[in-house]
Amino acid sequence: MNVQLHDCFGKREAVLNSTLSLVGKQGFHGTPMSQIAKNAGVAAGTIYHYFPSKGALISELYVYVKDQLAKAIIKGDDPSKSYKERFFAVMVSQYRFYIENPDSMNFLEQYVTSPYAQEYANCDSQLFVEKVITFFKYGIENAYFKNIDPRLLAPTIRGTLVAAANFQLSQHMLFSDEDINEVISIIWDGIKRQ
Amino acid sequence: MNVQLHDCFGKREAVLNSTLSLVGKQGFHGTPMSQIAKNAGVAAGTIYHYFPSKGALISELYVYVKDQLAKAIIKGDDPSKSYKERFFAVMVSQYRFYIENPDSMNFLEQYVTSPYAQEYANCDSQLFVEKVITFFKYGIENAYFKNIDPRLLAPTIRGTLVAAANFQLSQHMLFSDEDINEVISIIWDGIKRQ
DNA sequence: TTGTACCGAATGAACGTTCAATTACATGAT
DNA sequence: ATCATGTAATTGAACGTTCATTCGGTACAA
Repeated sequence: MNVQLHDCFGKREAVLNSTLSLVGKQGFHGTPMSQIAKNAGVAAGTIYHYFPSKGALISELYVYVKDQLAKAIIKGDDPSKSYKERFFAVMVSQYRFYIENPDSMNFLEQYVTSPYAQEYANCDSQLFVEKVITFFKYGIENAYFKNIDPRLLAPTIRGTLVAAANFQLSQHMLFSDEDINEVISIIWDGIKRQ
Repeated sequence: MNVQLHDCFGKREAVLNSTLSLVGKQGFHGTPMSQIAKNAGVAAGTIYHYFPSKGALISELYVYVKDQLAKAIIKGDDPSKSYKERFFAVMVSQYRFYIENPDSMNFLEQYVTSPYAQEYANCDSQLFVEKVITFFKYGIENAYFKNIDPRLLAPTIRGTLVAAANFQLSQHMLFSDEDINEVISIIWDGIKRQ
């Protein structure tokens, strides 16, 4: 009896995580299926037992990663606090997620700028849309923010956080809580109703 | 005698522009050299007369596009105006460039999030660094901006402008000058010294 | 026996790159 | 003007490799 079979994460998740770590470093097309398989400890054919094609694997991974991001964001949210405090907490959670999961960040960044994003445009994490987008919509409707289309708000925020996280990671430096707050202030000061 | 030969731009630029328009839509690896050649009206082998490899072609294109962006930005700058006015003018120029050259925007976005960017990290447009980066450094040193590392400032600004340009392009809508000013205000309010 | 999970060699298409051959053109001699 | 010569530009078929995907087979559980 093979121990691998009792791996509590299963081969499906092994493939997803293998893809995430390789694509994050090498890009979609720099990452062959054979390498994904080897890195996951499965045979090439096994991938096709779980995913119909490479494209489908990538777009399923997108939802998978976005789900994890949504969970990380929600975990830090306390609805009893003020909206501004909640906003800062949500941003800190997102920033932390990027720092702790640079492969996830790189993957998401590559995905949204790639042709995959258009091809599978209707696929997104339900959790993310329901919880996170709703949170920002609330901020707009209740006049905490300038009157910006939320579809514009989301990539703007992501852009700044990703820029900061990339900067921290590439410089191998540690941002203090104060530094992180300063970055989030850039976002907040930019979008809050003046 | 072939009329093509008298194309005042020459085949080298034809290859660059062909690559730009195809990679902007299909991504690096979705764009084979054969297609670049056909689209440029040259033979496959001709590309290798001007560029040693596909990777070198891509990274030369990056400098080429960044140069054009720098020129577009500089053209709208009037050093006799106030710094805030200059900042808004520079941002409007950059925004207009993205709207008028969506392929260039898509290409730049893909490039910075791709492994090419690391491989050819030392290559950038001299014009861009000298003129544009210098302009922002001046803003920081003279306390118009919060005290942010310029390496953090540049991607933050780009992120917001690209998000807005993408939004306008994908919705096939026209932003009024007022709308554009509002987007730039998000940036300005975020980074200006309060 | 039937079905599910898994394997990995085989397949065929697609790709980046090369190269021998051809053309275009500038230069200088006649 | 005409021709000879050398160099640069251009071609596209051919090459070798790599890749996503397929498929016949094994192992085990129900």
